[in-house]
Amino acid sequence: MATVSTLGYALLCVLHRGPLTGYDIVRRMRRPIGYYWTAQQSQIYPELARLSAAGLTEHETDSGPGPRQRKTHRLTAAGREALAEWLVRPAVVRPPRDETVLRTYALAMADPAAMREMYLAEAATYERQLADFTGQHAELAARGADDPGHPEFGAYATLEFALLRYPSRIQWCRWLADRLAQLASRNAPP
Amino acid sequence: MATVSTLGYALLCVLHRGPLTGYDIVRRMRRPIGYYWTAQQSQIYPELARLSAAGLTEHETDSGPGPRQRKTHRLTAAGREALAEWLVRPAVVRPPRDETVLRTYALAMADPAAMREMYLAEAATYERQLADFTGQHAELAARGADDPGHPEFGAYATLEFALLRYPSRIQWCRWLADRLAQLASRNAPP
DNA sequence: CAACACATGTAAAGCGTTACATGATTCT
DNA sequence: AGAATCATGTAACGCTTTACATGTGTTG
Repeated sequence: MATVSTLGYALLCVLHRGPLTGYDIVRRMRRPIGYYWTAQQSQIYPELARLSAAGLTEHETDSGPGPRQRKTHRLTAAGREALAEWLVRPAVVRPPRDETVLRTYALAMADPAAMREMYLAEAATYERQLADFTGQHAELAARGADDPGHPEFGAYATLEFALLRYPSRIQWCRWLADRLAQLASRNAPP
Repeated sequence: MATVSTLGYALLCVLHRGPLTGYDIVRRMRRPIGYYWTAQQSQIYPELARLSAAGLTEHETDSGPGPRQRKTHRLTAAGREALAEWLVRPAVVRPPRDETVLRTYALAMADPAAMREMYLAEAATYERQLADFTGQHAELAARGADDPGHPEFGAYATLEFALLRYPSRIQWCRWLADRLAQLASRNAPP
């Protein structure tokens, strides 16, 4: 049996609520899944073919618009089983890659005032995203997705995570901006 | 002028406090830099050659142990300049990849009791790491690195970030474990 | 004398991004 | 008539991981 990549499991996750076309999946990989896993269209189509070959998904074809046939993909029983088994396996921890924190390590080499602006700009960006998350979270809660038995509880729980994570990131950016202001005023007193 | 990859800048960051051999850099890419950026040895040696070709680093060679000569790398003036310029550029936001949050999206397909164990195991792992970070953070603070003017303030600030981020992750894992316990008891009442 | 730390490199394969390619239907 | 949306794929390139390859000096 062919081993399934994490991307493959990501597609099984996207399909867990019901059948979708490849094009639908490309869009669903944005919100909220795109907040913690992304894939380009050019990765998705070949992976769907691999899942199908492994018997984890199947598809109906019908003649949609355009030069090729439209395919509607759905999980097979084997696909649901593989997904259920993967979900409870201990997660493989991947090395995190965070450019901003990397920069912070060498912050002593930067101009304090310019570096301060960088952190403030980032805080503003995260603030805007947080507002978006808050809205989505409230929408799901209004639909009853805050109940663990609700089919959308999973999506709700991922947003709950974002609502915990983003404020601490913003707080950290502002803390650093404060420290850098302190440093700048110390180096160039009035 | 050749463009420098993020890996290249990561190596410039590692070298910002002083000269190191490739082997030293491999080790420094673990703690604390490895918490937000990693690279394998097989990536590091070719990248050092590229940086050297671009004039951003230079090296002295001496005959160390083993079949090849040991090289001690250091930043050039151009390297320091390139690093300083990069540090204040707005960071390229990379798509985050978090397997655990991805799994959470499809949590409805999993066995609640087994899924609960997965979250508790993860919380325990993060708890252990947090204890390690707390120790390193305290050590740096004792050396005065909590002052923005201290040369190790950058390393201190990255640990400060971990100390904000990890508790919220642990809290979220425990919250999910609680919800899943609720669900399991509801589906199988006494 | 065996294991480990020091030290530098190459090769192959997989993963991910950007760009290319095609064409029908629907909306403005 | 032109733009946007629906729809599926391929090609080329770059980044990352895993594995291979070599050999000395130090410590138990």
